[in-house]
Amino acid sequence: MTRHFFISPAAVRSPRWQQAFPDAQWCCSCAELPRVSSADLVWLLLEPDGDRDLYTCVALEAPVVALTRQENLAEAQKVLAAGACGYLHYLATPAVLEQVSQVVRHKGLWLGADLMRQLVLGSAKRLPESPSEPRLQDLTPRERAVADAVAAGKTNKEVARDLCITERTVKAHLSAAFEKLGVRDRLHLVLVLAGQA
Amino acid sequence: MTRHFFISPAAVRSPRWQQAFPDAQWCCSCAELPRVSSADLVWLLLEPDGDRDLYTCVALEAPVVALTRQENLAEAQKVLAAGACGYLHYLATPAVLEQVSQVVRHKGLWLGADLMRQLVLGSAKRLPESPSEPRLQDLTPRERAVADAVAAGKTNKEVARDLCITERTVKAHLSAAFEKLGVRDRLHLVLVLAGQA
DNA sequence: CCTTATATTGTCCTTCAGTCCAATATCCTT
DNA sequence: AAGGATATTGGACTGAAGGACAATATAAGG
Repeated sequence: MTRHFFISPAAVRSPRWQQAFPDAQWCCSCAELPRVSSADLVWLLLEPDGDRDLYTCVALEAPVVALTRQENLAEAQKVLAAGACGYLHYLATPAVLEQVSQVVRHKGLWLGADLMRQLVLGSAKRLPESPSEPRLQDLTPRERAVADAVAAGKTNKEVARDLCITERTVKAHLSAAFEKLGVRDRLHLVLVLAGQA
Repeated sequence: MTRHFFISPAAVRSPRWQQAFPDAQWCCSCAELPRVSSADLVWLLLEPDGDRDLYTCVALEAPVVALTRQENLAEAQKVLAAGACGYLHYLATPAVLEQVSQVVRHKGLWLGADLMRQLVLGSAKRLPESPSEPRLQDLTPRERAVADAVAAGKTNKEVARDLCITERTVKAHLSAAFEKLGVRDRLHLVLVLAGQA
């Protein structure tokens, strides 16, 4: 039986993870992981400064799937080169998570569909070495989660389903995010987030 | 200027390689390679017992694209994990080779479309050549102009002012663009356009 | 000359997005 | 305990977005 381990700050745990794998275990760092085998599966939320965790995880026997806040080609390249077996958005649906699990357990590689599209269309987004975005750190975990989902093209209703909250709450977080990021609507928010990656 | 180096036995040199890159250089082993930089590109034909060459090549500064005689998921996983930037059939068309070159030189990762499909579906099942491949080329000039403006974060009213047409006309072009690109709203259109850039 | 594609604009309608006015509960820090 | 930040939700409201019907004009091509 495959055991699932999720490594992430408690604030960003998607309810979908538990929906997909009710028996999954959580921890805030890969240092807290018990002894894992190749039959297990480690899900690692990628952090801006989480390279240490990434390389520690891929050194374990268990396959590692990287979860990102925003799918990005360069990041995908990094995690795959590091030895991860999967790379997808951290707000993926339980169905997708389950599918990723199947693929990885069968020695497959998984990339998010959007990233696939970028690859097959031969478009590699250039990375202008953006220095730092101070404003993005001002967002609370929930605001950031909503913003990430919106940046993935979700409607407020869909985001509400994803995060298991009402559409009204989504609007509240979004309005706060707009204010903090200094953007006027969701489209400009997408442009800002796209510039980050 | 990017230099292209092909590593393969002389017997299997595809004429397509030379068609794509007339100035490319050939050698039978990566040991014969001159000093390469990150601006160069190394094309390595995978051999049944050529793992040594693979790992030697990826240790160089230049990006490496693996050419296979038969596309295979496990092999793709191996070469990507080894650090290669691309994996495709060695009889790919010159156009594809050129495209791969572009992608890799822009820090991209390349996998063959069929392999992509396998990864997405998590099985070896093959799709019947998706009939409608949304392309920006299908857009008329005006539709493209409206789409570009929208991708810049403009509202319909602003786009109308920019293009000196009524807001109603903007909507007409946008609806047509949505249909052609297979997207449901302006936000997904932005994501598509951002992927093209 | 006629067909087709493109460009343009119209009205009506429904749904979505975003803001304004709130309120309640939890967690953490002082 | 008190205060502050965060998370959550409600109702009402305005404006934008997008589709469902249209129609007209013009240029290119057979």
